[in-house]
Amino acid sequence: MRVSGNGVTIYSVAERAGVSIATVSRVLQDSGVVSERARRQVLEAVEELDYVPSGAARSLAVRQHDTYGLLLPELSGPYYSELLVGFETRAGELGRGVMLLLGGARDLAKPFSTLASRVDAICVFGGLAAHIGRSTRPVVVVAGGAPPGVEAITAENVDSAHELTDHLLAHGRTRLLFVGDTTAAPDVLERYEGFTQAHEDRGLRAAEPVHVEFRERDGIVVAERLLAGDLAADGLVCCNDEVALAIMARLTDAGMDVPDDVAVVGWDDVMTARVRPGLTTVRQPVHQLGALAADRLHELVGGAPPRATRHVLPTELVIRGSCGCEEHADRPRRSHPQTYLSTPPPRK
Amino acid sequence: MRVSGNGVTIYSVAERAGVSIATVSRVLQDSGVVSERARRQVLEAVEELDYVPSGAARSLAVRQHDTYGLLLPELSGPYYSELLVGFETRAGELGRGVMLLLGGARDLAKPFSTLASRVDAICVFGGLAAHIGRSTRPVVVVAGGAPPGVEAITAENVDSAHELTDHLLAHGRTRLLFVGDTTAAPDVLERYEGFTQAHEDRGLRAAEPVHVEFRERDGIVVAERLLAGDLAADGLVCCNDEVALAIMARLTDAGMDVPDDVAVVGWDDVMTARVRPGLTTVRQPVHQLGALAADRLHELVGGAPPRATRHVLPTELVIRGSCGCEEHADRPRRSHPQTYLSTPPPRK
DNA sequence: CTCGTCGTTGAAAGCGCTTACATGCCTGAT
DNA sequence: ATCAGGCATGTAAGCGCTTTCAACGACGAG
Repeated sequence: MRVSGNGVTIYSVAERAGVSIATVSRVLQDSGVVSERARRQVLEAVEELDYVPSGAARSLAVRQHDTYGLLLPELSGPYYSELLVGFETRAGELGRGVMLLLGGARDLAKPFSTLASRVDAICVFGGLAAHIGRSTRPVVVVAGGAPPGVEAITAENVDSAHELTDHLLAHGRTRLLFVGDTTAAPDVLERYEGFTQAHEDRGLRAAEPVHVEFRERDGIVVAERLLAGDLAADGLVCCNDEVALAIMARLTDAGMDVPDDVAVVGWDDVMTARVRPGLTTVRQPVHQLGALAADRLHELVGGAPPRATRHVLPTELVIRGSCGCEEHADRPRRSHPQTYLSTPPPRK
Repeated sequence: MRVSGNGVTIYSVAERAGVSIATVSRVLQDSGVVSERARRQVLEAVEELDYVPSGAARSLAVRQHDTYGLLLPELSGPYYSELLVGFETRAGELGRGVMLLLGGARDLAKPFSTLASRVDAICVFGGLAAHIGRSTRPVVVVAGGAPPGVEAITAENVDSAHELTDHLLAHGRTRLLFVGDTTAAPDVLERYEGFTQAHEDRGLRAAEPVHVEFRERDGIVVAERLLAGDLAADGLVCCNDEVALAIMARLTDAGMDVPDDVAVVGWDDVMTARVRPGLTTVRQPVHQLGALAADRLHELVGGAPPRATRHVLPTELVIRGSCGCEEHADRPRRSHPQTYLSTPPPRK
């Protein structure tokens, strides 16, 4: 079964152009000197023969794939997409391709090592860091902790969580719940730490985290439990905006008021869709996280030593109305508090 | 600059294991017969040396990359992500990797041919079909039309658009506007066709399309124009849910009622976030679209001839409340009896 | 007229793997 | 004891490219 390619190789091109394969390679890679005449003939032959070089052969010869791998757990919601876009964009600028591997439910062992054999370096999402193994390739872990010797990039978590939690406590909320699976990702655990610390600093005791996944439906479930009285709280610190938004929507639907009955805050600020009240959240530089990861991989492949300390990107607390703060006047609340997907009106 | 890999090759492994490279290859590929003893020794050597095979060398030898390419314009919103996930998942099941290329603003010519040199086949998103060129690799175009000889997969558009439009017309809406850039993607053009036909079938004349892009902010702009009186309509057929939702939100924010003042319907049904009123939309099998694309690529690479006719996947009209229909009662609207935190509902 | 230079080109040696094909060994049948 | 046959393994020929190094022709200087 002869498959990829049309059988046209650098040899066919060379023959057709009446030059050697070395010359063909030179014009194609734009390396070395080539006479104008030879160049034109080669280009012509390439055109006529529909020549598509074999990336594999080139990679083998230069011993480099010019491709970086990216391992993500999934792609639901804007967070991962944003990360991926940041990564792909920067990789593209560096002239590198990207191979994507999605965690899903499947066993990652084989897919991961296959990936490793096809790329020069790999960016692994925090929660999946366990899959790294003794990867021979340079690796950077993004949004999470890494084993010693492996570089890690992450957004600040503990302090932001502390600040966010304290903000809620300062609002007089006393029964705060942390919504997110602390075992799923190191990031979430760190946020819970900040959550706990903020409580302790005020001589309070933080409740155990409510373990849920990142997606919207998981938020719904929490809302239902709240409504059912299974859970009680006057403030919810959610692991991401999707969950926060879902909870808010469900709660509001059921007639509860956010933030009057319960404050809800999230994380990421990647939901371009805004709601009323605006969601107070921690803005993370997600795109930048991905771009930086690609950058670091590039340097590691270039021979740079891995950084010993985690690269922590700053985050920003974005106060809107869902925490109980007075929302900015140019975002009027409706008389019938109801949740909509929307964007703040234009500031004029 | 020696980069990827740790210098361990199949030769090192063979030497360490005391066998020939052929045997090493056999156990690694699990092909041919190998004695239990040899297998164990090879595996051991692999482990000890941290051997990572060179994908490039393998690809060159077998003359196949075992990788498919995917060219998408961007990754905003759930549509592309869903497509990507469908594609990646199926490719993974087929034991193939995926290389992703995002259109972005950059010039695709070089990135595309680089991609072509690294994969066995490419899936191209409809709007980007122009980039195909005379690609030597098998190609399938997804969500759009393809040049002759190139296979295409798409969701049904014309009929669904007809049905959706007619539904609005049947509601007595007479001043319908089609919101979407008909020049951006073949899919959108087809939907506008259905829109036009539905009008003609009732002896009406369809308005010119309102050209906007797919994203939320583009929807906002349309809403603003509507509010400013720059545009007038009692029904909006939007090219996707994001735009529809954004319009709805902005309009509602400004005090207009959907659907009473203006009906708004969308496309895709990929917004998991629900709003009130529920968005009437056309559900597309996006995940399946991606999966099918991967499947087809696989067959094409396997030597199957490209299908001459477009593969059209059925869609489904999902009626909710935004078109003016009475909404289904499976989720209580705000005016319904409400549940409070302090009062657990009777069930259970 | 000879020689050194420069600009251009080609020959050839890998890169690390797969895979016929050949080889050698052991077994059971003769 | 001999030999066919099967199993396990090794040998070696590529796969299509990059890149070093040598060679070549033309040309100006000595």
